Amino acid sequence: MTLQLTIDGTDGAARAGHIITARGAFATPCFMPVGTRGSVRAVSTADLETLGAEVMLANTYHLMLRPGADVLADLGGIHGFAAWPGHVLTDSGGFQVFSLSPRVDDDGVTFRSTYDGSTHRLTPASAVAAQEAIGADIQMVLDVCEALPASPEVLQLAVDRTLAWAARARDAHRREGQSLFGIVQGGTDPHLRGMSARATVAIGFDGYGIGGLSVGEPRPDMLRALDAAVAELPVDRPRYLMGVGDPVGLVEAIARGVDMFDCVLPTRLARHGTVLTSAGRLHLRNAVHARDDRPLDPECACGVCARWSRAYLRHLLQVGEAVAARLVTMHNLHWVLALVARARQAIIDGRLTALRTEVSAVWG
RNA sequence: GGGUCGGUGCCCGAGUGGCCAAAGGGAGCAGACUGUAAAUCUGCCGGCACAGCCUUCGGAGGUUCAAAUCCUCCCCGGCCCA
Repeated sequence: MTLQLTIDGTDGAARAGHIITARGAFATPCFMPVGTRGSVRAVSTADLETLGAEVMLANTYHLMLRPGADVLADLGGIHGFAAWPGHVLTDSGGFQVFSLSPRVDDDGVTFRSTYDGSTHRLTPASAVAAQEAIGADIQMVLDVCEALPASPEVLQLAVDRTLAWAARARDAHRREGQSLFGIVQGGTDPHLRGMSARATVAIGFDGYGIGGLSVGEPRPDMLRALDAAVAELPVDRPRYLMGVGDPVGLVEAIARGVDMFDCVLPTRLARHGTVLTSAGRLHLRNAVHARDDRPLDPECACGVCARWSRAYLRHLLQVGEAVAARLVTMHNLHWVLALVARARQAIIDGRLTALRTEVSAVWG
């Protein structure tokens, strides 16, 4: 195993710890901002460092098309290329199975490039090879992620293919210093989730992703499926709930023993003018903020809140200034990272229940 | 002074007898967004006692069953000629 999980404290099923890789260590639970194409939209890797993010997500599908995995390999991998000293986790392209509806067969996926329409093939082995070339610290197995609701047959097929592909990815994985995570599928069916988790663990990975959730299902269904999956996962391996990043989802999943998260929500909301605050969502474009001299969130310690007013940031947003996206993105990322950091501390202090109550009161 | 083209809802702009409260875009207003085809998408956007009625297409008259659309005069703007 090229990756270790150390536990610093627990509170119920929740755990706070560190993940140690060949690159170094990062604290968990953690939120990983999504830098699909090698950068989190609207902010630089320097900004990300300022924010204290320890892991950046990147996307295999997008990077293999532009600029090409081989380009990254030649230029020092994603770390050298993006001048990013932190960790990088790459998604395999499995989410694009969900979002781009490509042709899927038993051996892999055939995509049309969203950039120029050309045809590209991704298999479990080629996804591993691409992620090795990209230089990810943590790779994800190519999986089949279906939109919910889906029929039992569709979900079963997704689980079966994901498992078969996981085994092939495991065999293809060679490089030292790069970890590989399997992915649990199974929709909202607890039995299927449990079965998928057991079989994935049987193959054996450095950590386990839980995918195919937060794709349209009600939260109780998601949490039930999550419970069923986590119950089958080894305690000494990281658990990564893929694609969840709303405050309630984060805290509830952390309470159930999840260690890692990624989500485009905070950054996308920021670009669209929705601000995360201690009082809930704030629609910065709304006219009521036009003369509001207060910071985005009076309780926030970020550099944006320390300096600029709602009125000013709203104005920049309304007239389409590019910095508006950057500043609001930085605030939202800071806010989510701070929430997860609070959860981590709450676990160590044994006060996670109070935090869950607080978050659900504002966001539930 | 003569000629000519034009003046449309907050702005730009289509429409040139009825299907026009008037296309489309912008702005404005509200909402959505969860391993990023998202600086995107959706809804509202003259007024009201709202399946109807009222006011509106530079102004005033007129033709017509019916006018933003046709006619007359006037006002204003662009261009050309003096």
